[in-house]
Amino acid sequence: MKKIKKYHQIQEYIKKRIQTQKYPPDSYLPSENEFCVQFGTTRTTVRKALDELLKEGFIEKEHGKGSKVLERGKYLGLLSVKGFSGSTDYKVKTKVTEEPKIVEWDASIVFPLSEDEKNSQCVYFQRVRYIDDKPVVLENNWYALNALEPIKSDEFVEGSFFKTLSQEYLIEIMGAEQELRSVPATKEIAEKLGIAVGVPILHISIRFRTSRPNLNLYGDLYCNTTEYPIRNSYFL
Amino acid sequence: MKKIKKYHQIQEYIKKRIQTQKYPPDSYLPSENEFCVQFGTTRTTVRKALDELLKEGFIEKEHGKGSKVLERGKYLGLLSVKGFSGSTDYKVKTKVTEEPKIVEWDASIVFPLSEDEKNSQCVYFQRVRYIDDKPVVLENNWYALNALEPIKSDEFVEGSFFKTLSQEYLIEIMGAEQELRSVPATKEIAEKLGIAVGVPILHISIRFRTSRPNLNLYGDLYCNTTEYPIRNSYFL
DNA sequence: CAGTGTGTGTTGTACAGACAAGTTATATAT
DNA sequence: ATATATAACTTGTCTGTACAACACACACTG
Repeated sequence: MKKIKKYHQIQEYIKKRIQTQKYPPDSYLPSENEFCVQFGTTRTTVRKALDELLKEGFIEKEHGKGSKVLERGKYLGLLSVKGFSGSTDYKVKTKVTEEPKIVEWDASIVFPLSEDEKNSQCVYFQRVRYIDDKPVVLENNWYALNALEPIKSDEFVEGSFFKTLSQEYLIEIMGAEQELRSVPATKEIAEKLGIAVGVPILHISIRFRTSRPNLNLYGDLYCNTTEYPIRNSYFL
Repeated sequence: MKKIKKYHQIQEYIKKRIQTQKYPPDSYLPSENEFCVQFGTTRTTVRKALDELLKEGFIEKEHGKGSKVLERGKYLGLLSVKGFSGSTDYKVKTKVTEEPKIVEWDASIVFPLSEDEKNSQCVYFQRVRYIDDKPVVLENNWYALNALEPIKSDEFVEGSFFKTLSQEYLIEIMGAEQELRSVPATKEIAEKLGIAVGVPILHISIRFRTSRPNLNLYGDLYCNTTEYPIRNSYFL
């Protein structure tokens, strides 16, 4: 029997409504006092819930106005191509070059797999990201089949895998580890990115931790940074 | 006339004592109730102060035990060479190859300078970082002279520039922006890192934001990632 | 018409108190 | 001597209240 915390209930309630777009991005949440009435509690508790959502990056607070829903992912400190995600500077497209399919784990994954993962098969898919119609990033993705079913690429919400996880499965990214290397382009990479063999390529290996236990997302990215550098920022 | 917030006073008081090692790493802070007595306030206010320090990464809380002082920097999400900072996996050394000196701003800085910075000269120094006695990272650093005096490298606390800023000047890193590129080694880089010209190098341009207004630290890092990849992790 | 208050609603800070829950050392019982 | 209970102390959750600071719309005033 676990103790249920009131602020946590409120937090999860609001989070779910944000994830399912009942509280859409850029809209304002009901006021703290309204939540007090709705949940029969005091502002202290409601504020604690909102504070957690603030830390998780779901909302931002504006003194005297209210709590505004944020598009998530922007403030995650994720590596992103300069001008990526939401910006209108560049025209970004994503093409799935290998449909999600069930395979064995790839030896190229640099992170140690858990026992659960090793005992499972894995789902793999490959994408190429284009900026201004030029291929810039080649991306391999894996995750354990026993933690999440295969998702067909035509089911991706707005073409995005992460948005699908959040909105359809209520799975959020909790953090990540990355390894970065500078490597010469192999023949396969050179072909898919339309460059010469040997050109310096930024190789990023990522493990995303998610809010679903046992579900890690593994990524292997090959970025042509000659025209578009990779950006990353984070703040306390 | 600005309003002074009680929790902010307490927060700054504790922060200062952590920075100056009056509360050393791994020790426990006085209990919340002791702070209440000391500052003539209630736990609500003290907890608010501790909460801020928690968010800033100065302390961690342990239910039933107390608040423990953390070594800062570890959980900042900074890019670091695999095994860097505190780990004993590798023997890491830093050599200052160019003593801090006053120069004009370098054109290679990719971030736009503020007016204050443009109107100031800048302090420049160069370091090379070694792992197992092999040069791995070449690092150029700049900051505006009118925001911080030049610091001689032999005054660095434990050889670290950031530790010096924190402990001697009470300046903390508040965040950073980075741009990553994969580039071929130029002649200068190849010489200083003891590699061949043309080898793929990870080029990282960083702007650190600090707690001191107008003070940004600019860095230009050239990393040989063939043996030691760069690591980065962050969590919510 | 432009500028100024003013009222209402919002979030921010702070007070005072109560009990729950985790940690640790000490005293007690076996 | 070894468990076990207890007490003291810690942080965590929650209630209830009050006022300050900020945003904004609206009426008022010049």
